[in-house]
Amino acid sequence: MTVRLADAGDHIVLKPCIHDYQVNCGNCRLNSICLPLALESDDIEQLDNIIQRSKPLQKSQHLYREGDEFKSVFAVRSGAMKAYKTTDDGREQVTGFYFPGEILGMDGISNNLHASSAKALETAAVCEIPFTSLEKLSAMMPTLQRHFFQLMSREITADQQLITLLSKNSADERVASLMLSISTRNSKRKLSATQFRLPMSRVDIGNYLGLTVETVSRVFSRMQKLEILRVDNKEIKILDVQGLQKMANVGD
Amino acid sequence: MTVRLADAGDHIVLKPCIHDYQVNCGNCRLNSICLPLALESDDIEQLDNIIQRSKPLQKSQHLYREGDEFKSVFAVRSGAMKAYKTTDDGREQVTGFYFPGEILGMDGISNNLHASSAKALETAAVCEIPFTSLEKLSAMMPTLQRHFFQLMSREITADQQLITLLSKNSADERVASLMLSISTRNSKRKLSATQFRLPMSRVDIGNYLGLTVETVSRVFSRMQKLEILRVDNKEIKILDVQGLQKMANVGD
DNA sequence: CGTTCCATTGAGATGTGTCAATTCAAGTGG
DNA sequence: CCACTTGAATTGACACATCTCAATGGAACG
Repeated sequence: MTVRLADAGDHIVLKPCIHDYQVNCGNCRLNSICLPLALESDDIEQLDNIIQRSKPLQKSQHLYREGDEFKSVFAVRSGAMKAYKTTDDGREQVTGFYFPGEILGMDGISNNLHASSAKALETAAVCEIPFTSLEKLSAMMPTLQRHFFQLMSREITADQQLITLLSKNSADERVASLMLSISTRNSKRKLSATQFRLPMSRVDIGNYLGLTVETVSRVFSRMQKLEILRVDNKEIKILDVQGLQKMANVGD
Repeated sequence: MTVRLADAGDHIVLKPCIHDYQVNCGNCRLNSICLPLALESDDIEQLDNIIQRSKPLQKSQHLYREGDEFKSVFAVRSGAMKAYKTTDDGREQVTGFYFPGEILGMDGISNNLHASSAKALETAAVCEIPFTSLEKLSAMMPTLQRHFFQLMSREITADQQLITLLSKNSADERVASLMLSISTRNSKRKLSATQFRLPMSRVDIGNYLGLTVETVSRVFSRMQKLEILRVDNKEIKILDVQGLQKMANVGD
């Protein structure tokens, strides 16, 4: 088991964070999203014991890379992450954006290798959940096992949603859907559903949605002209939720 | 627990099959794909006890429908299935094809409702694996728990592969990739990697790949003209594997 | 205050969708 | 056995949404 050294200054070793003494799953304000378990406080403590927190990642630092040995899944604590795969001809495909409370890295379980890379879109803190510990704990705690099955299943349905979006929907519909998705996820975290700052670039949005930057930009312009939303660079304000839903053309 | 009645002759009740007395996981020739477990024979027996087999589904019969209560996942024993979602405006999106040895239905775990529908593409037999039993058994058998996590993770990576395909690749590349995928999966089942019969229609292929029927048809014609494969309706013969890989433009 | 990166906007090119006609295969009933 | 029907697949002509290429504008940062 070798220790991985910093790789071109851009792949970090997670070190324990010595500041956040009080942070634990019991008092984390995200635990209703991350691990909405009807856990006995005793159980929470056990879960808490296996979770490792570390100092934050800087923007564009990698949490893991495609092909890395899979050891843990991660929960976003603050900031935002993107997951992406690199195709054989060197292009990227963004497979997901992850906001506080959301879990990433589950695609690595099948081969014990990470199937995608994960990168911080802005300064971000994560909780590392070592998978072997999680497995052992799951075998002992039925609710945790169930919960983790559900998390993975949710990742599957989210991917299928994206598949449908890419396969069937126009550029307008895709961008509108993403805005609605971010809005919904924001409100789950008790943040504004109508006003937020996009942590990702237009390139990332286009890449995720199977569009070019130019098209994304044009869609935003169109939406602005229709007074559906106000765009100021990464700052988004939804002016007409119904109009946005209509544009997305999905009941989601 | 109500018994579901046949629904317009097209939704069946799975009844125990009284013919295949000898069929069990231990002697199933697919068990290297379906459940490649280093299980003690005792363990296999336990698993076998929870699995229910039933009489085959006829072509176009549903195994489950989007919104149905989720109770089980299913392993294809023979034939082929497709999974699909219906969008809000009534269109279909095929999310996957499933061949013998492959597992479907895992997207229902997150909400206890099936997130997609599953339909037989041809006469097909399945093994039903009740999920609560599977959960209990998993908690007792670490290898089974691990295996099921891996199965779900594999479903995630497969979906991500499709996302990339839809987002980045041309019609030629998409169809070529699908042909290669089927070829690979066939050879895992010790069937011919170069000659097979497609169980799905052109419509299904197009739908799955985000293309119209006409485009799929044109791609097949093009491939035939380039002598990459020979197409006779649903009968496919791959003449030039390398050419096909080159056309797919993926190292998969 | 330049440099660099990111975002916007325009004009033209192109791959795939749309519409329509034709062929082919499979099944049905006289 | 032959019409007849029905659904699937193929092929062609044209339209259009999005991509590509190129220029410009604006924000962030040293």
